[in-house]
Amino acid sequence: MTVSRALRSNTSVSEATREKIKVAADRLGYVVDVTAAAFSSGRSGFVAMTIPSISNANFADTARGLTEGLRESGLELLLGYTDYDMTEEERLVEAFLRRRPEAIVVTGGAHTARCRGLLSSAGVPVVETWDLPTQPVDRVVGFSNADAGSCVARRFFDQGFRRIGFIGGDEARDTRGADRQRGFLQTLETLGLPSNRLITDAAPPITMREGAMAMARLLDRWPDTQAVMCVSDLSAFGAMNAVLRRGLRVPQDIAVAGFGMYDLSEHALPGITTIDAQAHQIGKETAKVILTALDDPGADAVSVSLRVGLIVRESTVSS
Amino acid sequence: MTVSRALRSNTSVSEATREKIKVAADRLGYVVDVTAAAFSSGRSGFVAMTIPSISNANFADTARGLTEGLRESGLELLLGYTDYDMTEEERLVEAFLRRRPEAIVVTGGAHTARCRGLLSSAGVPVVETWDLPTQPVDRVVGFSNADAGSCVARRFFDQGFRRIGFIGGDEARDTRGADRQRGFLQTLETLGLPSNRLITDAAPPITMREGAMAMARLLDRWPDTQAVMCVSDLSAFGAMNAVLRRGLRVPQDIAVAGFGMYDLSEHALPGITTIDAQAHQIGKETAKVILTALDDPGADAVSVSLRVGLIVRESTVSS
DNA sequence: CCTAGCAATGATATCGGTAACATTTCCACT
DNA sequence: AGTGGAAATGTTACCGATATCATTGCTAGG
Repeated sequence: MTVSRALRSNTSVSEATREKIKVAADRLGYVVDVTAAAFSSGRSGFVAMTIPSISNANFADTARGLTEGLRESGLELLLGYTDYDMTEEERLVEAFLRRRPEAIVVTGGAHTARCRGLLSSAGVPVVETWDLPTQPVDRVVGFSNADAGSCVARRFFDQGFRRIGFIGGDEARDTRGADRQRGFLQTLETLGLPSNRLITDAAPPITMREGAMAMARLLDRWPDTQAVMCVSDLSAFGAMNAVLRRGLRVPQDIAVAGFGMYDLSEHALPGITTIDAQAHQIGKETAKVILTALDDPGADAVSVSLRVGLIVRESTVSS
Repeated sequence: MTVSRALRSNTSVSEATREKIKVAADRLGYVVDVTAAAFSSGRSGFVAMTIPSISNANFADTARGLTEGLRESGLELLLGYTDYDMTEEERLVEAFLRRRPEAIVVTGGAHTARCRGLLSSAGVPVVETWDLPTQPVDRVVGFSNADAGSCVARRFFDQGFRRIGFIGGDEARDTRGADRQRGFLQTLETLGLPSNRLITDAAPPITMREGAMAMARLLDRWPDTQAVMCVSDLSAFGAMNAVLRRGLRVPQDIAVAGFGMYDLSEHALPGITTIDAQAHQIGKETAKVILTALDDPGADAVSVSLRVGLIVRESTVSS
């Protein structure tokens, strides 16, 4: 028992004894079996997180922020990716719960009914991120995707654009992208503009290829389009290059905006106007929310709502 | 005991009983406690993997391939990020080993002495990836980074370039990048060309920003450079755009090549010549190697050596 | 009808820690 | 020296599955 206490530190063991134990452990090559410790204490020592895609820099940033935020408390992050598929998310959540995570983090507020049930009866803090669900399961750390779309639409309007389009993906799968689209289109309507220039039928993830193809179709159908928002920077990059390959100029002939503040949009030529969703900050805040919840299980569930920022670059403003 | 058997399937339980048990489990909301199962059986059910960076699409692809390859056998992947730091890798490996993984996958063949020790005495299959270490710890699934560099150098030479540079990072941290550089420079020397046009002092990861800054310095110092290989596609993209921003043309004034076959390099304008390192395939093969090793612990350690492919695009060939 | 032999099911010990409580040691202060 | 009280250490039961061996059920073939 003293050994157990000594190696977990901070409990009452005299320094002399602790030192002796550590030396002996080193000599014997003894390492604590976390499996047994987890079983015995009922604390697994990790947090589970599902994200839509492993190769999406935005979610990667959030995961990094979360890892960093959890590090000092000794919690590790177990990552799973859903491929933008709610059924897969359900499968993952179930697999995670078997491992008795200390907390579980999911992306967005849309889940299968069964998955909602699993989450709400999990008995551990649940954090939904990257969104502000109207009916959250438990905790939330996110931002309004609708605001993000709205923000770009207003900016386009203020710059004098009137024939405006949107490139996105299948609404059923990427609900956050769909929210951005909704906010964007509603704002166009509020401003008295038509909101029918949409290319949104591909399955997420909407990457460079889909962006390029969608822009080609959009230009074929509505050649007089002045400005287009894309659901992500990746698709914006693909779309922008599709414009450039046609010999058109960005932004003089068509302005393009994205979402997510990828490195790419900063370094592209021209630089791409985008929305900073504070991906890394979401991870950091999620870590705080989890640690607070674990610290005081009785506390009320808090929600953190972050504000998105518009980053204006050359792709929408001719210098 | 029958319940335990029934829920793990494939052991001898009558179908009728199994069905009854499953129904009862569903009704009661019973889910197996993997923590207890892991403790009891000594099998944790996951494979641990360290990669240098979470937001690197190459390693993400490998992780995805590995996840997919392990899925059907019920093994999950626990990922950790070393941030290109061997000390951090050592810390991670130690933390992973406490959790008794079924196998452990690391990136590259360079580790701290203590980390090598931990790995070789871990008692589980170890796979080093993305490299072909001369003294592997155990199994290897990789390719020759030197060949990748060499391949691009030869191509540059064949196209008639003679004043050739390389943009990379600190050799101590990204040893795979350093291998590519070595292969590249050695080939230049073999071909009788100078190999001194290097900008390689930034700390990994070498991304777009570092690529752009390095290219600016390279052009200042050696304005007559004809072709440059960058240690990754990201840096190649940054470097290429730095060239374009100066009003120079790619490839007519300067040819640029990268590494990694990112989506980016396909969709960039011009498209970027790159090396296909088969990141996803590495993951798939690693899964096979692990499953084989677990299946027959007595079998000899095998190594899988993949061949890299050169993808030629507009950034090195004027059409 | 009996029994060999296998399939299906059951009983028990066990994995290696930790929680909870019990006991001992140590020190300050009267 | 005696004593209260906290710090340090010790004892025991237990977490929930699985390994192993024991038992029961079932079927085929003589």
